[in-house]
Amino acid sequence: MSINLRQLAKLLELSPTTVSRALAGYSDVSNKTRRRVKEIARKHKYFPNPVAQRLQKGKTEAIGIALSPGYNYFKDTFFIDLLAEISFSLSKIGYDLTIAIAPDSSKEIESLKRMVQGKRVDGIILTMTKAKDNRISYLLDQNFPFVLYGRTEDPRPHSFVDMDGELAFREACKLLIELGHKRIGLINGELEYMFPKFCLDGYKNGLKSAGINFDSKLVKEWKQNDEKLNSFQHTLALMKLPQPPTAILFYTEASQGILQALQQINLVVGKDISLIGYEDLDIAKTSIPSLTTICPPMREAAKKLVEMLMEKIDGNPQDGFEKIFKTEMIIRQSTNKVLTNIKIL
Amino acid sequence: MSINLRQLAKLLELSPTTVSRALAGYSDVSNKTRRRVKEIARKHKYFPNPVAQRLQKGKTEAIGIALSPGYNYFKDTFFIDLLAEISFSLSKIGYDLTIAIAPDSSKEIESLKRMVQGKRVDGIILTMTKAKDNRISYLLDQNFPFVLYGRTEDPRPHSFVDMDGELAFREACKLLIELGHKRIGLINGELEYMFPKFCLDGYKNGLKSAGINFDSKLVKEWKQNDEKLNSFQHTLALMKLPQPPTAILFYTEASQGILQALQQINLVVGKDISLIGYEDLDIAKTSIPSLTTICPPMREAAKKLVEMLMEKIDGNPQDGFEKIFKTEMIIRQSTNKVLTNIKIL
DNA sequence: ATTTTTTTCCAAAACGTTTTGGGAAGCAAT
DNA sequence: ATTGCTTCCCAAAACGTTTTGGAAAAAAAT
Repeated sequence: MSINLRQLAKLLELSPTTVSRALAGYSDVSNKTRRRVKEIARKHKYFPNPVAQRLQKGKTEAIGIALSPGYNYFKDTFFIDLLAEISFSLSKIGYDLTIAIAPDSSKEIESLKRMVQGKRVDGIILTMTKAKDNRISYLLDQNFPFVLYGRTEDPRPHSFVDMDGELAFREACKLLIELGHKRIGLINGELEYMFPKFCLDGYKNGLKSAGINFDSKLVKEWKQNDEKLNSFQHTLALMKLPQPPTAILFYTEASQGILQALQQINLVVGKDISLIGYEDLDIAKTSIPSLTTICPPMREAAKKLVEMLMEKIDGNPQDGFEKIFKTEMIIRQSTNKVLTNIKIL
Repeated sequence: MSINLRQLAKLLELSPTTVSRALAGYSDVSNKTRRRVKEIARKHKYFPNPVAQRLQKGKTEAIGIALSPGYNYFKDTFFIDLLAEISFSLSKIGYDLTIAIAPDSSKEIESLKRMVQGKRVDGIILTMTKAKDNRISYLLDQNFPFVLYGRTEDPRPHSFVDMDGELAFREACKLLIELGHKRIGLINGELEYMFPKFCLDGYKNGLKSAGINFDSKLVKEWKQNDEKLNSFQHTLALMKLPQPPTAILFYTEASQGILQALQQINLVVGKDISLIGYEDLDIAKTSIPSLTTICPPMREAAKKLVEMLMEKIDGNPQDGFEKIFKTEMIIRQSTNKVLTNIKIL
């Protein structure tokens, strides 16, 4: 039903070599022949078989992204945006995006092995990185090309892209302090992951540079799959403190619980309490009042991720490259005043 | 660095044929030889190159799922569950899952073509089906194996899996009516898509069998990317009617806007008004009060989807198979009374 | 001891490309 | 008329498997 190179060559009364090279744009085929080849190829809907190309080139022309469904990030829209942009970048260079979702986190390495040992992809993108991350150790041990979205503490050289969480939370703190807040709560992610560590650092540094003492009672750690330690309970706990916070920093995905908790104790967001969320999700825009957020440049990050992975695949696998993106603040109604020098919507 | 079949055969002083067949479990190789082959293969970490296998077998051993990032469903967690289960089912039979995300909906066909004409996958899964869906027409025209998650009006035989939205919304209606509700609002999806049509039918049939007249003022259509027609505005509009509803049916993903609107006009959910959402998202469980939902069996659907696609790929491409799953009601706090015969959490 | 059957193995072809290493023709320079 | 350049083309090998169609050896049957 579908024509192949040999048949096309026979049709053209040329060798497969010439047809292949004509289509690939080599200069050792005359323009006249090339035009003829291209026309007939189009007419007969010839498309080179990617599997054969891959075998010959020794590349799969696919990259993998390994995921665990249990993670909270995975229920997140930010992640979809990342995926969409990666997919788009890859399709432009003829690559496929293969996703491997382990049934649970204990099967993550197995899922990686399938891709690596099975030579199913040329490179891998990893998200939700931990300080000690056995997936990363595995890939480094195997010397397999990969790029992280996020950082890790493994000292061996490797490539990664990340958002500057320290800066983001430091500046969010600074903004709140300039608005007059002195007690600022933080509902953070699990410190096992790398990103919340940086956020905590930024929070602490923000307080310190304003001369405010760090109070561990104002920091909560949000645990996945734990009904006691969700954002709703954390918010209630924070507000029940003898000296409750007048502002809270958090991840936007947790906003529902926070808003419901505040509502339950009759606090008006943007008046009685200020909120800043990390990630500019739709929920932040449509919420009433709308939420001030820290907006990470996901599209740029995704592009860079693909770019770096390609370098890794083609180039020297020893090197490590890194890129840390600055985030942007988007001031909305959940913080009462507006500062200059910041994007306003 | 990594051994291939020929090298392994040389090591074993056997022909590649025998090694291949030993590993594949053919009976024309002695058990003694098979054991020896398997051991050495394991010791030298031999894994057959899937690209070579694919070329020889004439299959890509990958299936594709085509998506557009603009869709609202795509920002949905249900979708991730579906993806995870599909990925898992596929990995068990050695298949990869390739995702192709078109940058916008105008590029959807292009993205499909890349997979179909480029022979990058053996079959395709489509979601978010429309009554008239040019993606489906394209695949049928090309006679390419695919299975829909959702239905369409194209009369040509094809395979699909779907939830019984008519039944789901009819039963939700029935439950509310039994609780004493007479005016029931519906915040539906866009009728361009197939699923909301069935939901509307179910809603109408539910009313009819209780002898309640359909009132079009109680039905709203939720539009993607339209600030005027979001669930918040729709809820306010419904409640401002001369005769407002005492209960609302909706998609759980829209719950935030609905809850905020009700809160703004000081209505207590589960007392002043009852709510039932379609999809049992986390948000329904953690919301205060928790939300009664219609729970579609996503895992089963995903499994069936893969199973049917495999039949389609291997078998007779003329036939169409279909499977419509029944949903389940999960009663929580947003509906005031509890009925027998229904699962209670 | 011969024939038949079963067991165990393998050479060669095939899947559809791209790359390598020329070769023939045409033209210009000697 | 020979030599040297270009220009244009191609045969053969290679990528790493699986399948096909035997063939040799061993075992069983005659």
